[in-house]
Amino acid sequence: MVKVRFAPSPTGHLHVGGARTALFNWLFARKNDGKFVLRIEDTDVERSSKEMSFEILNALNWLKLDWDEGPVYQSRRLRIYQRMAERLIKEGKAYYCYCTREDIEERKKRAEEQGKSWKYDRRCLNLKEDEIERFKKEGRPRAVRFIIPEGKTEFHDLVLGDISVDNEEIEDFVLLKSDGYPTYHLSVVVDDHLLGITHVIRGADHIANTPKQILLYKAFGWNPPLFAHLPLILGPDRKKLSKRHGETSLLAFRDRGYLSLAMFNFLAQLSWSPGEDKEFYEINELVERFDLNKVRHSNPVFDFEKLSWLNARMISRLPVERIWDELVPFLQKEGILEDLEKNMDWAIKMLSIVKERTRNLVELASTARRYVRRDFNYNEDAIRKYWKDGVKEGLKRLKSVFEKLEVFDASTTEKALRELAEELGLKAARLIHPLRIALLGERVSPGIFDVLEILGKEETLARMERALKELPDV
RNA sequence: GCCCCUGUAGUCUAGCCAGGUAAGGACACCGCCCUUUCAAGGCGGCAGCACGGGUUCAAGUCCCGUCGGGGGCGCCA
Repeated sequence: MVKVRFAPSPTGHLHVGGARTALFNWLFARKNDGKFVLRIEDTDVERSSKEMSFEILNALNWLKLDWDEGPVYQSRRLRIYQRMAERLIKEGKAYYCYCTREDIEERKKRAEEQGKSWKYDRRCLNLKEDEIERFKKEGRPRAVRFIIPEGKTEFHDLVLGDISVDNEEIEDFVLLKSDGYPTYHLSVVVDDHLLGITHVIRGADHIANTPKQILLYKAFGWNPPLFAHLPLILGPDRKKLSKRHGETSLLAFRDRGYLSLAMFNFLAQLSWSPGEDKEFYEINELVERFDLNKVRHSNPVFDFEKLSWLNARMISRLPVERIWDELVPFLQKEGILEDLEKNMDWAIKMLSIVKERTRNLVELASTARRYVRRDFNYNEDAIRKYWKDGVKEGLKRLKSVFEKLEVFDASTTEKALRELAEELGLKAARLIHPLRIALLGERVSPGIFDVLEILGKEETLARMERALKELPDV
């Protein structure tokens, strides 16, 4: 059975690159009826934190990536790694290294000054008995290094194809740090093996690590899993996407009003395409179509514009019911959640027309506020443009026409307004624009007659009254 | 510097593995239509196979080189 994992390190927020890796693993697992395991790689005591672990789980939940096993915390499995390292030492496949960072730094510097490329010089592999005894007596801290055998290491990457590296290029890397914690290479190999991981799907920044890990699998006598490396996401300047390109943590996108499904679609379609002329899919449609084989090899640029467009289109097309849960926090922030909950039928009607022209949930909530509360400010730009040429007179007439209407909906108000315009010898627009300002304080809105129907007669008249009172005579 | 990966418009991509009909779609941009505004929508436009060799009747597709881009070279993961 297929079993994959996502193994973030809780040293920072889950950024979009990590999220994309998690997403591809999840898609692959679901597509193949496999298992998706979550493992927290918290073996860097200095930089890992409980809060970040929690936040990463949160972020995955928001994207709707559920896991079947875990979270497995590596910090609780230290003894396992230590035992495995000891085993390699006993078998002569690894050795203790007493070199300090300073020693190595110096030797490395010297080598580089001579124009030689540096690789750990195996000093501690060739230590004499008495030297070892002396170090032991001194209680000198020691790490464990892996002996890289001679030869060539090759593997077939499910995305990139055959990759081959000469072992000459690889140094005797550290397995166990002198503080007893495993390095990434040890823990990742041990855990992937023990958890029965069949496919390792991760970022291309791990390509160079793969041969090291394969060598470790061989040393242990284990079968390596299959590997698939995903192209790295770049910023608009073609550099690896990072904070320099703005806030790139996944949850920051949520907080800026992006729909989880929009983010899901966008990330799924970076480096991969279902191959149809279609921009957005339901999650199950992506699962059905997913194919590691069709993942591109080159690095994609994260296009904020396109994501924003996708988000806007999705908000517009999805029914209010499907975005409601995600919208709630934003409505709360605007202080209008309770008002809306008191009259959900109305809220749904209102949001349905408002959401068609908002790009994100922040905007949707703040625009919605104008429909709920009458205390908005009038947009100065709008006033400058449309509040002129005796608008007040026209609006007063319109108000008294509206007052007489018994049925107050889009079609009756439209008929009434157009008739009045004709009577006054004006273009309907001459009434519509000022009316929009009076009702919402903005120069743009959904169709004005839909707005009238949503607001209703009483509220419409009250807003017209306020505008006539507060806006200048012109 | 060394090693590895990679290259279809400004961007995301289809086509490449199994060579063959004007390189298809989307974002952005421009124009027109619709229209009460702004979006959306419809129609149209701009723009691409990095370059150079080779194989072949035929190359975006296969091979080699150059150049460009990215990643790695930690007792980080």
